[in-house]
Amino acid sequence: MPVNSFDNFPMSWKPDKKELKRPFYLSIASLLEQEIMSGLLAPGTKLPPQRELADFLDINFTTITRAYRLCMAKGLIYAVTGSGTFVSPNAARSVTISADKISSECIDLGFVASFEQSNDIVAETVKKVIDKSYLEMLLNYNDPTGLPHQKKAGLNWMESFGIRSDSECMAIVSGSQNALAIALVALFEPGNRIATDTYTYANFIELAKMLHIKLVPIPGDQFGMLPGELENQCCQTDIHGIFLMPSCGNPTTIMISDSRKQELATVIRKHRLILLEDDIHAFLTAGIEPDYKQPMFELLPEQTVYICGTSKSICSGLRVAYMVFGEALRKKILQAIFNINVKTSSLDAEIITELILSGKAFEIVSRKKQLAQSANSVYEEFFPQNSSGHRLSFYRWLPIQGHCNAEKIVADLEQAGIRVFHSNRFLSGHTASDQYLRIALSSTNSLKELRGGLEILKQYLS
Amino acid sequence: MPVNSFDNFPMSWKPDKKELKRPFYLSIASLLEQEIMSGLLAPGTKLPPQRELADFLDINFTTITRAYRLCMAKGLIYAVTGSGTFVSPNAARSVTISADKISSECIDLGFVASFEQSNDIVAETVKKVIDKSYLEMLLNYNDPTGLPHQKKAGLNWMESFGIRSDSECMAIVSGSQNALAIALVALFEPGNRIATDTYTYANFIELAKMLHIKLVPIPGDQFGMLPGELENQCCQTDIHGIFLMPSCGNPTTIMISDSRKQELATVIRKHRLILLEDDIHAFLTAGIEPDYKQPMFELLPEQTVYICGTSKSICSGLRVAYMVFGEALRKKILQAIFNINVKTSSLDAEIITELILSGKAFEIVSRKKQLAQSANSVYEEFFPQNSSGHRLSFYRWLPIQGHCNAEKIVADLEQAGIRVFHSNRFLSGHTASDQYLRIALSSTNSLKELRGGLEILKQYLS
DNA sequence: CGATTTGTGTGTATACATTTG
DNA sequence: TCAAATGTATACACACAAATC
Repeated sequence: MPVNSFDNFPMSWKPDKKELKRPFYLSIASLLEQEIMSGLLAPGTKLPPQRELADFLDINFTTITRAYRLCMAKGLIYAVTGSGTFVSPNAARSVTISADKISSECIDLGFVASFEQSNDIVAETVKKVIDKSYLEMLLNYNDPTGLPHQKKAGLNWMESFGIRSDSECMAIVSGSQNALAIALVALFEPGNRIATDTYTYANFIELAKMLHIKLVPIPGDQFGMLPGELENQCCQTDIHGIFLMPSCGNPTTIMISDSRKQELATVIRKHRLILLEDDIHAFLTAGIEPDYKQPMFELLPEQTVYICGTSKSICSGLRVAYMVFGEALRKKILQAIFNINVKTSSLDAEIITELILSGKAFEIVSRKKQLAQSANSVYEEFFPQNSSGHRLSFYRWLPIQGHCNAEKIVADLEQAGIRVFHSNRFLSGHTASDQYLRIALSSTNSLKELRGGLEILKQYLS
Repeated sequence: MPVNSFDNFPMSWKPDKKELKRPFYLSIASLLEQEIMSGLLAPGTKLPPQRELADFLDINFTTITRAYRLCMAKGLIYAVTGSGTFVSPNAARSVTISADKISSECIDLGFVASFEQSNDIVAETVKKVIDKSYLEMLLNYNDPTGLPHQKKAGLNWMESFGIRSDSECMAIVSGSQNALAIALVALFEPGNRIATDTYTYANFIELAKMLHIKLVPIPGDQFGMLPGELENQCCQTDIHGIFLMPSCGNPTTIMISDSRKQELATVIRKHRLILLEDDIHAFLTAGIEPDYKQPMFELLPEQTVYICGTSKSICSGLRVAYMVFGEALRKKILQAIFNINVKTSSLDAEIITELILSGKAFEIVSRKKQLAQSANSVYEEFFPQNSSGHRLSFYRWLPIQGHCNAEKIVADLEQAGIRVFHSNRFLSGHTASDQYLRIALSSTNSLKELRGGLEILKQYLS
């Protein structure tokens, strides 16, 4: 993080006193916004302390607090008590990851797709579904949270991951991301705080930012988030929720150990946090990893929203995820589902249902696991030292050293023909000591292409 | 609206001084919340003025302002400068309308479905789509805003309503409601204000409430919202956007006249409002109503989000809507789409596309129009006096008199065997002088059932 | 129509918490 | 370990705006 070298020198930003109109705080905020958006104030720049700027402008310092707060709400700046106020690293740009606009020239090791090679099985099943006698029943407004047999199939599917619930406390929604959006809108207010891993799912970061929900990064180790650190933060500030991907963290590939789950659950219970458990990788972990016992939902059923998307495990194009939640959260979540989606396509849900009931879903999962295994083996040919982390993950987390500028690394690699994402993109806070790259293994059309991409990467890093 | 009769008497709410802990404003807010949620303070009750309560508690009155503001943000109370602060009519309950949980004993004249009788045509087309050679292309993460040919078909569809745009400035999303959620999250901040008709789409009211966006009701006449009133409100407070359904307002069935559109556009342009144009009823109006010229998007292409859902016109179960927007809004909207949906099911979009390209969509529309015409004729047999309003609307707006209690009317009618919605449910503000019922004509399985429902209604009202 | 009531917006004073050195 | 630097939270004073009578 670039630190302003004029620390005790003339202030890094001196707004023109003449430009200052009443109300002061609005005027100051918009001057600052212009300055940042135009690039005159670079990311990482330390802004003048509130009292200093106030002295300079000859107003009360809490008026500056207010101006800064406005810019903070827009994500332009961030503040650390004791240290100062800084321009955000991502002030001008956004870090959302989507499959849109990938230059076809590039090998994509950035966006994590889902080994789409198994979609022929899905295509077959689609044909079966449309031959059903009740096809027309799938085309109306009814059953906004899913048809009863679809919900039952979903519960059935999740039972193999250790989930026990009933149709009343679950809903079918349009994908994991959609489920997260629903949960955030339903259960949190602007200004609320949610604890996350230091490195977390980039789209969750963006979603929270859009909804003005603050993320509080909590340090972790190889077994996941540290309960002590979570406890500390909960005591220090008012934290309302926590976001975890216990089966395989994105981007770190960390699986939370069972004993760690227990410890975290204790803290979460004590502070009555709402747990958002994104278990999109359950299919790679439950029944496979020896230490796996159960999802955290089973430890905290009353205060958890369990989200089980089928995009990675079954089919990415059919937008289906299951949400399971405690009775106490039910009303608000259903409300939010009606307000954001009205309903999820019954046709998509029916295809997923048929895949599950016919056993084809397991076939797909097993094929994807094989593909993942092969891809991971290839990866390990190139980067053998990186032994920790999930063995079947669709992506890997590669520590890099010596290269200081994140933007440059990514741009260089794109020039060289591969797309990857730098760890900065996954930072929920502002501290970045180490550097990593997230390497997607599931988006190339063949192992050969993957090999080609990794070759380029290895060459660049050496 | 019930007015507290103790106006100049002991205050309607006297919090216990001993219960007051620091921080005062939080303590006061939570006491008030408990009181309201437990029903001890009834909806409509006037709360003590800020100064009076402050005197009583012996603290500064702006601390009361803050406590009240917190409850206001939660929708528990509302305030009118000069008049006082009141408990919200809907403090405890929500007004979202969905197809969930309709007692099968009841004839549904509440939820507006879409004459689902035409879904056999859709079912046929589904079969055609799955025989396509490129079915597998519909099952992956690609093209999150729609495949190029799907977007082209959408533009083609909207051209008949008068929309001219290009693929870059449009996106396929998961239904109109989803489009509204995306637009609100993308383009507005918590605390922003949006102008709406006095009576407006109930789910939009809820959505705005959930996102802490304030609605400002603007009076209208038979030709739509009054430009002068809009102008007034814009000058008085800081308004950021406006929500309109020009082709056929929900619930009022008002079609905004072309000259009114021009006048409103002038005000909207002057104050740089973002226009959210929900044109779900375009298919009932464009090319049919003699006065119809064009959507408002064409008058204000740079500052409008045009939303064209296919749920009412083509098929309700396939969750597809088109969003068209100005270049300036593009980046933020795409961002929000990725964050809320990732993508919309390409399969659903493909079916809608095929329906449009094959001409079946027009067939469906024409069938739905016939059904709407028949249903409206039946309605007019029962309620002939109600001549104004859209001739083909899927619902009607029935003025009622003499019956004072909204909850009772609705409960009575449910008892009698029909579900309807009272105008209070559609109030964007708090003023309710007249009373209406919205009567859905499109949700019964037959005209006979509709007739049965209207019979019950007429009997009750006479 | 002008005084009064009542809510809103803006700037300020003060106590406090966290980080850094 | 403590003091200085720095941001945060809370309460207050005052000018203003809108509605009411």
